[in-house]
Amino acid sequence: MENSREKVLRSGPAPAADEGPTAGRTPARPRGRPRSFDREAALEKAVLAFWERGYEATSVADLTQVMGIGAPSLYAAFGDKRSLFEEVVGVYTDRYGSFGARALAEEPTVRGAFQRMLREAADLYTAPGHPHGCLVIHAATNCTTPEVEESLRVRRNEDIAAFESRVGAGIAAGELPAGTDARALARYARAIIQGMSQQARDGASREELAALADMAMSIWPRVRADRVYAAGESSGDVR
Amino acid sequence: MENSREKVLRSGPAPAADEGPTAGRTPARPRGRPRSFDREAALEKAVLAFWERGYEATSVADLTQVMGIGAPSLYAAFGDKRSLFEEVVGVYTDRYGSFGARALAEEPTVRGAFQRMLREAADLYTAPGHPHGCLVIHAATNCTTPEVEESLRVRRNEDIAAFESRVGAGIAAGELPAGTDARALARYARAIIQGMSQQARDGASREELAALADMAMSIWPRVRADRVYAAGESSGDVR
DNA sequence: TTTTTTCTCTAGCACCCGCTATAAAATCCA
DNA sequence: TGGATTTTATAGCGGGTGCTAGAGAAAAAA
Repeated sequence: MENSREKVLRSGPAPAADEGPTAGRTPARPRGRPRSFDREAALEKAVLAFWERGYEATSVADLTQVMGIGAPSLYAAFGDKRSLFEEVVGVYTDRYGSFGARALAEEPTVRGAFQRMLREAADLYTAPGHPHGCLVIHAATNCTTPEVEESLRVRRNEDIAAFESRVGAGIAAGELPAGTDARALARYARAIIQGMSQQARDGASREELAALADMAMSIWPRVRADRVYAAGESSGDVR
Repeated sequence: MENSREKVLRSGPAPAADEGPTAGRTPARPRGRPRSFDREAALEKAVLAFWERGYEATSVADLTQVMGIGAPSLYAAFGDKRSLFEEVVGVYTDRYGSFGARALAEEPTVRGAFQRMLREAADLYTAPGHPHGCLVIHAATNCTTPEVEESLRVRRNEDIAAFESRVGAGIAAGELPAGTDARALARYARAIIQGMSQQARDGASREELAALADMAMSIWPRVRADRVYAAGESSGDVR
């Protein structure tokens, strides 16, 4: 009687399946009454709601309202509130929260990677059309469900580890002095992002966050390689 | 019937009054049955509870348990949950959260002030005996009561303004270059503190936060005056 | 002692929470 | 058409929320 809702929770809208397990001619439309709402559109609404108010403060009644569906439909399509939130975190990460990983992977220099990351954070955290700040940083604070709070905490600490790994690669590549404290530099960059997210929630503008980011980057050691890839940036307002 | 609980909520424990308004010999002990608990001790317990779990996630049942009193006693002594929280924020600020203002007021140089502030933040945010991180930063996030969330937001933005004011004074005193962006530098320092608080909540150690703080201070411009007052500090791990 | 004042305890209010039983509606297959 | 299957809307469950009425208990005042 506990996990009687294991129905695979198929993801696409009903008439859009590609091919069924049986080799019939019909495009394998599901058997019963089709779903009357767009699952992905409803999920996107849930992303915005959780992003805005966090996990606990967003009630199921709030969710059914913004998603435009009834509670039984929500539970049939997404499981309980917690698994909906986990799916929301995945969608958020894919659609909004991956700018950091992309910068780390795509930029050829450590400095360029973090410079781009901070500037894109200033853009995303103050962009119109969605809540300000970062869902991963804020949506599960002060949470009475410890597992939910812990899941985002794990993600945040994984981010710091990824920062440290990239800094270490930069040291190995000779972009940073051999004595550089990769751990501290990773925590430093992460602190800047966390502070930017908080200040975005508190009303800071894109320009204010961009100035903050530039100032934070002025700590970064400059070596020859930076001149090649990052020639056009300003060096901050101090000094 | 709305505000029938305007009883002045006297603060001291019952038998400790100093002198009454009437010039009688007796030490002006209050009339009825004396309170059976120490109001300040109970308030300190409430500080720790709100600090740990935040405003919403701390229920009145939680409060009555850790404070060791019944709900009617709590409401008689502190008003409703929201006014108790406001009093808690005041106690927190006085007892724990004033290290920043003290550093700004007492240190002779801007650089010394922020250096001390960040180092003391690393200590406080990871100290044993109380929750990690900063109550003002975390206790009212994702709050369904907008006034509570707003009250701490105002405090945070006032802190940024105080930072900016101190930086401006440093510029005027010639400690910082005339072209320094005081607003951005204030937001930068505040972001470091917010990031340190978040990472303390996520499990960072005092040493990790101290290394983060030292790295953050390596951005700070050095001028002649710094040598006088802050001669013994390390200059960070990078470069 | 008696009265007055105040606090404490028990119990419970109205409301909101996450979640679901039930039955009607909408589709497919035979 | 007639099941079979799945989703939908209505309604409501048990439990937790902030908060309080009412009665009794402990002190000072008369």
